Amino acid sequence: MSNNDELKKAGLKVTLPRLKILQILENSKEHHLSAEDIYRVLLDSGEDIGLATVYRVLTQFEGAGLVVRHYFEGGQSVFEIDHGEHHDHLVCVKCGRVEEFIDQVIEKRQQEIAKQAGYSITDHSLNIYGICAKCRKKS
Amino acid sequence: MSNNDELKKAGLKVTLPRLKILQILENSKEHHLSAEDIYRVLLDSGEDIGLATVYRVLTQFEGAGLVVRHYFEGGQSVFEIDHGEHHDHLVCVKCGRVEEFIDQVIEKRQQEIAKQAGYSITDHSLNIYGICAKCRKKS
DNA sequence: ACGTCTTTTGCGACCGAATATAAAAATAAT
DNA sequence: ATTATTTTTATATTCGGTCGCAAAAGACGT
Repeated sequence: MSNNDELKKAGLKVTLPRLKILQILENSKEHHLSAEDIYRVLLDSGEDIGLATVYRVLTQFEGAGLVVRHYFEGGQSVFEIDHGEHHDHLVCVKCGRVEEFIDQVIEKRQQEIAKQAGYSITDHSLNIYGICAKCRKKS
Repeated sequence: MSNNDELKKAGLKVTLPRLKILQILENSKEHHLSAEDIYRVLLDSGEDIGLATVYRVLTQFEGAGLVVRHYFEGGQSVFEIDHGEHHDHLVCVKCGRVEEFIDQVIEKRQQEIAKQAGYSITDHSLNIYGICAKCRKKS
């Protein structure tokens, strides 16, 4: 499916900023980008798109389920394409590298814990912060 | 141990703002307070302490291990007295209520996952967001 | 208790992330 | 193509949090 159709299906009009941003999210080597990251890429590639637009579009994408937003420690939110499967994150506090993982044991325990406490889950986030192998070697 | 000694042990001079803030954190019914929450309590009880001081003190407390800081979704950080035992959180997205829990199975899995990925853990946070029983009944 | 020296405070200015607003531009419907 | 509607832009503003600095408070030797 083309990005064009992707947007239409999500009930969003096809506009240049939206296409560009979707494209960046899809093609970026790094899967987790902040709004400012995306903004910089746009500027670098000659597009003249405002930061406010980037934020607005990302929020729309989030609402439409195209994108997932993560609130990591220390400042900005980070966005990634929603491929459907939920996952958790390992974040390197030195270099900012992000790795994804999923663990069925943990997922199941979370369900049980919420149920037991009488909560109906809307969301959950597990982030492990640490120093990755590469960064540890350097220092 | 008195709050007075608590501060000294942490290597912090005993000053009125620090004592007051520690006291608020200890006596508050709600265990998780934002800097602004604390600031408001101070103002309400007639103390004339600046917001910047509250932030500074909380950051010092965090450094001294007296207090733990949590970055929940949607805005402000939240602080609570560090009783030594790490725990995770259940957060009600409707009323803001926070409950603590700890699950050894999950803790252990996290260690294993980080190890396997070559990370040395500095921190980790698991937050389950949902709607608590009370809020669900209301709506 | 006194003056001295160091630390801490309070205040306002400032910063980065994110949002609101109003005018201009692009898109869709006819 | 023309019009109506949505979207983008640019700018100002909010919000959480930090910084710099002069003034105040605490610690300490005498």
